[in-house]
Amino acid sequence: MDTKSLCLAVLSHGDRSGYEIKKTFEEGPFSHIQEIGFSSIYPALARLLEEGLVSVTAHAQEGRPDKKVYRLTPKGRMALLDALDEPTGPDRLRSDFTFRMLFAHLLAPRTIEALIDERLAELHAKIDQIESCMAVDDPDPGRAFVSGYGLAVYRAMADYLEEHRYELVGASLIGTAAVAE
Amino acid sequence: MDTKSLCLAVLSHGDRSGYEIKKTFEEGPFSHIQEIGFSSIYPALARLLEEGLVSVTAHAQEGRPDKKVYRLTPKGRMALLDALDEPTGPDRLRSDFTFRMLFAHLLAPRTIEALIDERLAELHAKIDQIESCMAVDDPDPGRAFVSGYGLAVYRAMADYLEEHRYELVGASLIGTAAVAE
DNA sequence: TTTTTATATATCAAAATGATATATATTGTT
DNA sequence: AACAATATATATCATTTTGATATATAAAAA
Repeated sequence: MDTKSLCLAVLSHGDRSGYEIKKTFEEGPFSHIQEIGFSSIYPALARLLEEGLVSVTAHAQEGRPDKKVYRLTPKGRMALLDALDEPTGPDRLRSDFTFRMLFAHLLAPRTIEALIDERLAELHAKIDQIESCMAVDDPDPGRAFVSGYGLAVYRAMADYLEEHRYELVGASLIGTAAVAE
Repeated sequence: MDTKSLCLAVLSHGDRSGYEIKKTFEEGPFSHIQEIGFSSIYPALARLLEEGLVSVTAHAQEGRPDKKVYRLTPKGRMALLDALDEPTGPDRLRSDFTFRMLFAHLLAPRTIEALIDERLAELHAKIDQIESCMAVDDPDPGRAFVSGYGLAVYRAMADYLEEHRYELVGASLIGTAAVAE
């Protein structure tokens, strides 16, 4: 599941510019697959173009660079199908937050509190976003399934943090008290 | 939270070789931060050594390359503290599985079934691993918190898959039937 | 007996990331 | 009204990360 396949996937839902591909990855069910930045997208689109998997049309704009709208070619459609058939790798997480929680004993209780609040705000934002997008969007079974999956996961995370935050901060306070003695 | 910081973090729990660092990332609470491979670890250790954040001792072995055991230096300990103080980035997921579920309408029902079974097996393996490691390990509050967090997340994922899998496969079957007509 | 898994490090090409550059319209804030 | 911030739009570059591959043996499993 490289950036090229990810771009093909988004493009299968309709023609888009690189900028719009990024937006698609920030909203809706695509956000539960992976995040991608411009520095991944633009080189990927260039390679897709070279390989004939997408075509491009430039739309002139005032004050901005031309908007280059990409479209899947039949060959690109096949490539997406091929990508779907490849062996599925395991889910991979990368969590700055968990890293810090693991070293909670090295952080001030207030820092831990702030970190948890920050993460909770992130999670609630994601939950709200999915809820509003589930109400509006068409009921494609794949999308509904993935949105529901995301919702279940984010809720479980938020619930855990809300239920267990005081255990961690409490332990940290006890540790501080012991050191102070 | 680059590979260097991750290595410093593991090394703060005791001296280890590159090989052992990888094992630590496969077992226990470190596995909920991020996965890392040898091709990330070895270059990171080389750079840490250059920067004087770790020291190394070679242990001769028969039939294998020398085991190079790394140890945090005081400077390395400070670097870990600094890494902990840096701004916390958002959690990032990369899910081959979700990618495929989003395109369930392009997959055969049996393929979807197999994909879900596979993912469920992965999740149950992770759940079992955490449960056994929570029973054995020392009750460091950070570790306990992170293990509990991982457990909550993996259980939510497994529960969702078990509860909603038939909706997805069912929808896929209906789609197939409609095409067949 | 054979195959797989575990131990152990290393390199290389390819891909992904974060930072930065450029430029303007629109929206929000004081 | 002035100013700041956000949204639109693409691109490049150095650094970092990844996946594939090489090497070699002991131990465990089939």
